[in-house]
Amino acid sequence: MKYPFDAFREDVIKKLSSLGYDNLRIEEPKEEIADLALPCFQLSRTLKMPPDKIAEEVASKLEAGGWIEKIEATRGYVNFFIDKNRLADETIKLILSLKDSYGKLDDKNKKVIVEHTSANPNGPLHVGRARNPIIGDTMARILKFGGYDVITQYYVDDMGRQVATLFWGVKNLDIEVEESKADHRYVVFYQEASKLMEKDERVREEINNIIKRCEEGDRELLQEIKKIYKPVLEGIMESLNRLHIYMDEFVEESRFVLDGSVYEIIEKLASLPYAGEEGKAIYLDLEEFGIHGRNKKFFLTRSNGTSLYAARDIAYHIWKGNRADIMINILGEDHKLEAEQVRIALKLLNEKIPDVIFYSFVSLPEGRMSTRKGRVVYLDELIDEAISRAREELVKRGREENEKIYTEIGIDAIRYNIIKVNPDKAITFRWEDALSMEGESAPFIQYAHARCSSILRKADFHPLNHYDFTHQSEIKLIRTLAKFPDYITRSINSRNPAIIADYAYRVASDFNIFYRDCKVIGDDKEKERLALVMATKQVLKNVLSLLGMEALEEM
RNA sequence: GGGCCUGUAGCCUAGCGGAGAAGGCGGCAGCCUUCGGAGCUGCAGAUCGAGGGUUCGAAUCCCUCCAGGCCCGCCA
Repeated sequence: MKYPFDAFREDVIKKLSSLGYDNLRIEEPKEEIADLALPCFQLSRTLKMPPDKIAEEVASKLEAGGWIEKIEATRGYVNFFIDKNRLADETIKLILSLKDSYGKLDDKNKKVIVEHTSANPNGPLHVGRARNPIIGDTMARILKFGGYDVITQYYVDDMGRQVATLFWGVKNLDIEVEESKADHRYVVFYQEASKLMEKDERVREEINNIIKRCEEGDRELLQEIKKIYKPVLEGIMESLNRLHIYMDEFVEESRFVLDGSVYEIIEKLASLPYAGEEGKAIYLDLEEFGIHGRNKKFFLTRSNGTSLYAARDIAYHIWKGNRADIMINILGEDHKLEAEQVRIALKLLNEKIPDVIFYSFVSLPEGRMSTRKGRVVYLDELIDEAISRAREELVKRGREENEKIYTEIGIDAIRYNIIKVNPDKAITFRWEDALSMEGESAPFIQYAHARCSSILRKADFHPLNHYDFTHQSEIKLIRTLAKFPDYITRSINSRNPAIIADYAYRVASDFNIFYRDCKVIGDDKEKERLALVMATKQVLKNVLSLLGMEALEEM
């Protein structure tokens, strides 16, 4: 699919090429300035001419044409302007004909596995971890839209200390818990068992023994453990489903022990010159790969011969890499070192390397979230609170108390408020931010969509052969609608879903300005404007679906 | 001791080599005889953490320092 701005960019490149200027960096300035621009400062040295002279000369040699309406030289830049009439006409037609597919990019014929969440199934998700599934799910949606074949995966750590502790707790402790949701009920056993383990040597040994048996590949025990963690995992997924997050596949860590692949990989790594042994434990010395200090030793096995988590992670990535062209992992920043170690190991084995989106933590004003210290806000609490807050807002506005609507508004507010911040930025959780429903927020965007729907309900839309727009608020809106595919590309290339959240806001904001300036129903330009409203509604719907949010007809 | 990330107005954020640093919240002043006011307009508010450097050009790149987060276990 070639979109108007793509065609325009090609025309600009072609023009410059006709003068012998190839491979120059063309930039996209602020839209009030121009649509594309060529800065001439670097050419200044080779051509031995002042930049403004170069710009003037280039501009004078080029003629408008094709998608280019006008070429101007300004202060050392050659500015290119797109043919606005054609842009408006073609963009509107394109949106109205492509509908839900508008903005999609060509099929890449590449398979992507997005691994996200992968939380230990020992209790409910708290909001400190909620960033992970929201980033992962949104990125997966964007990649699909961008033409990739995407599968989402949850890597289930079914043989680590946390699950073993949970298992021990459930088997040995007798605790009455009223909670009906399994993740919330079982976490109490986990917490109790953790406490006991700290002060009771025997408990610790029993748990260690469970871990050891798992690592040795005790299928029966693993099955028993699965019976315990499964309901917890289902509880986690139930919470995620509330946020419109679904998972395609669950991959159990134990499979890489059971099928022996971890040990094959360890053997291969152990034969490398970087390998070493301490007792019987095998490690790689990563000094040469830029990892210094006391953590340069990357251990793959324990001295009892069993594999370590990171070794299994390597096996998992090799397995994944055989099933995908691109791997994208969503990980908390605390996993940076481990991810780097795994990356080096994969490289040494000549295997595919994953891209990782790291996110910073969500903490509370009092400090980092901790289930143990009771300093947590669970995702379910946040969701419940958001929904009840959305209901209040509806009541406040004298609207109908429709459960489907306020549930949707509450949920989407959470998703939006989390996704709009770049992943590498730490977030301090504050209820008023997490539940924000005005300004840069989900309801702002949904409201624009509901407004479009409301207008369209009141009038009959008939398509035209040609669309003509003149008001600057119309043009600004259309330009924003036309840039949708560019934002998809940017978001995918930079692996940053926050870019799409920002785009959604811009569309809604530009629509509000258009709405203020341009009367639709009853105006001379009603037919054109109805088409523009229709197109805006479509783009809002498409972008909302990328964010996992619902396009509401009313709210 | 070693390393990664972040620092932009009272608060939250965008921009990450190019053209008066862009939004939101909060504050102040306005906008309902127009299609939904979860909206819109205007005003005030920024030595882009500090100091050096590279460059025709630095919030953006490099170095040093300061502050905050995160990691450095034969845990996961």
